[in-house]
Amino acid sequence: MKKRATIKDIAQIAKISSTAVSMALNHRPGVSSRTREKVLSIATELGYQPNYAAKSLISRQSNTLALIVHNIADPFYAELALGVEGEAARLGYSLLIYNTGTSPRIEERERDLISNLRARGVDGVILSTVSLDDPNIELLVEDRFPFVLVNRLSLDPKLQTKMDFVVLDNLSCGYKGTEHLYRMGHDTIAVIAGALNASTASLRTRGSVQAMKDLGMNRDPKWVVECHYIREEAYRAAKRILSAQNCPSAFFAQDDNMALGVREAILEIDLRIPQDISLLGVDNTPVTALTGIELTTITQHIRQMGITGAKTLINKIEMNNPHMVNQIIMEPEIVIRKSCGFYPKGYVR
Amino acid sequence: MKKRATIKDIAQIAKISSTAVSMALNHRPGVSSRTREKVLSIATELGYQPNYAAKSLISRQSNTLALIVHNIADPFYAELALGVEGEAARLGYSLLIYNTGTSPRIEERERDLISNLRARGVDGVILSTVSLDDPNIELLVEDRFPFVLVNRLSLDPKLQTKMDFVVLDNLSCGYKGTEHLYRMGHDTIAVIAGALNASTASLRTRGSVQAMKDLGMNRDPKWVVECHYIREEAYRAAKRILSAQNCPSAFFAQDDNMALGVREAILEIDLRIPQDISLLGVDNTPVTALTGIELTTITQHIRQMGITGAKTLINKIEMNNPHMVNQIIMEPEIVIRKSCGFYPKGYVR
DNA sequence: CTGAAAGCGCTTACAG
DNA sequence: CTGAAAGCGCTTACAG
Repeated sequence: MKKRATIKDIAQIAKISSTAVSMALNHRPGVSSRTREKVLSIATELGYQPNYAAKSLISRQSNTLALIVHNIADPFYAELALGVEGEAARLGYSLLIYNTGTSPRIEERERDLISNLRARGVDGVILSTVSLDDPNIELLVEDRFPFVLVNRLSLDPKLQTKMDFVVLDNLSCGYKGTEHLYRMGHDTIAVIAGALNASTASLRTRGSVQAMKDLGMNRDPKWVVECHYIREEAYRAAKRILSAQNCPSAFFAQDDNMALGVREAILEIDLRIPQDISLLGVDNTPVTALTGIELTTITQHIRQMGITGAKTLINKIEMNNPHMVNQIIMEPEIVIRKSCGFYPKGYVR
Repeated sequence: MKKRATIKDIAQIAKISSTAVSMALNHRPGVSSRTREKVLSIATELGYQPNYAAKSLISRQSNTLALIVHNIADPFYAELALGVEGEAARLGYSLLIYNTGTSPRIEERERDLISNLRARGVDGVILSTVSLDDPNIELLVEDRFPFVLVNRLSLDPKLQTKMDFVVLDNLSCGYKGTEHLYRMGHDTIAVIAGALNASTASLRTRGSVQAMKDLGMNRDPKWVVECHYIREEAYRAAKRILSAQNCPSAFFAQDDNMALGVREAILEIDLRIPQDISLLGVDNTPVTALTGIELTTITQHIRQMGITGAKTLINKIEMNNPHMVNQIIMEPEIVIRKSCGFYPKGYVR
């Protein structure tokens, strides 16, 4: 690779000190406009680019952020990453992506990734995969390493006031979804839950249960099954449920991906959606809008979550004020399509 | 943020020189096992992490790669990124993601991103969005900056022997797809082309035209329309085509995303797939497998392309042999589902 | 306005 | 085996 010009090269050509060159390049006052111009013209001629490592070494910052996701190929995380990257770029930061994958020891994997990215001198990290009692968070707050939780949060009581986060109101999400199904005429519904060690699934489930109680719906623990946000698991769970006695008339899947698994199970035994079985998802991923899918779902403004997360993190990094915490909770909205019945004029009850 | 221990701190505690500490930490020979152990134990006690910027400054490498995509939320690019990130991580590299977006001045945007990432001291870049005569590539080869083209390539003749790439055999993709449609009984087909300034679309189109010629199919320039890989454009083009006289009986969309746009147009006027109109896509994105979609499509092993791209790039970086070029061409395969008719026992003709 | 010196945290010849 | 010195490319007080 061609080797790059340094400040010294410029100094030599301009016959001045490298101090002067540095100051000119950084538009500091205290340089005559004559030398400044000379420096600048030599710099562009040489295609001078400051050495990033050297600058980082001095400034103690890298202007790079990291984002940890389960799987960047998952539409939810991809959309999140798009938001984060865009906002980061706008504010002068680059974005490193890390996938935890679906290893069983996810927390260890996460720990290794965090330690890797910290070793790399990243300025801050956005975590979207933490578990309810994630041990890695405590370390970050102890060390005052800038981070923000997006999507999932920790419920560790002693950390409550020390984490920045931007999440959906998942309790409300579970409640509203269940209520919607109730008003469409369903009295017993199956909840296809995500990973219950994630705040998203845990809270959505709690919201559902609360709504069932409030509305006097039938409740039976066997109709809520943990499927870890994995489509295949949701498919199998749905098959099982559909073949049971008195099976529920509606499924509330805690994300669209699992809803698609449930959908396959329903269609496979020639049941119709929504005439025979209703189906509700969460996320409003693009696929749900397709003709023939038309899944009713609960919106998260995923990209906006990414943007807000990035903004919050950068703010935290640059303010360097450890005593200020941003906790942002976004409101879920139902997008009514056809999978729960379609009554444009209102609800059934 | 808590400040981190340095080599000096360790030296002070161990009462030895920082040279010795450095050598011990790096497992260099020429250090007594006694001091080595002392150093190592102090290091772990202090949670010592070497300063990355300082190391980079000396080693002149950052162990980070960059990937430029149009939009990380597009399933194709997301899958590609997954492959790249995984392989990069396996080989000790981190991955920076850059989105060009869909700005009209894409080449300028790309140029800015490249210059940004080079300034950041990235070790190499994977480009997946280059145009046929992309001016940015020449700069990279001139400067011997490590890069590999994935998905799209340049057709600039004087660069042909100087670029590493991993791409689909797009000519064959266009040819095979068209041939498949012909054998399913179609004599005139519409080609919903991607951006014709991309090698993918250009070559697929050329392949299609060649097949039409070879097979004696009807040809009419008005049935090939450039839709820039944008679903909405494909939708509009399909609407227009479907309302024309003697409209083709099949659509060959050059990616699944556009195929989905065509699908909406077809279904909207109550035509059936494949009974009335056949539809063929490219990419085999997950959505195409869903019941009710079941799109016949041409597979790219996208993740594998990402993996191979990363491997090739890292190889190039570490071998530092500018005279060796890797050009990898992957074979397309048709995945037969239901959108072109479904004849498990063979073709119509 | 300009430059010599020190330093960021590390590594690498080079003496001892 | 161990350490003092120089240096990676830059910036930041500090003198002049």
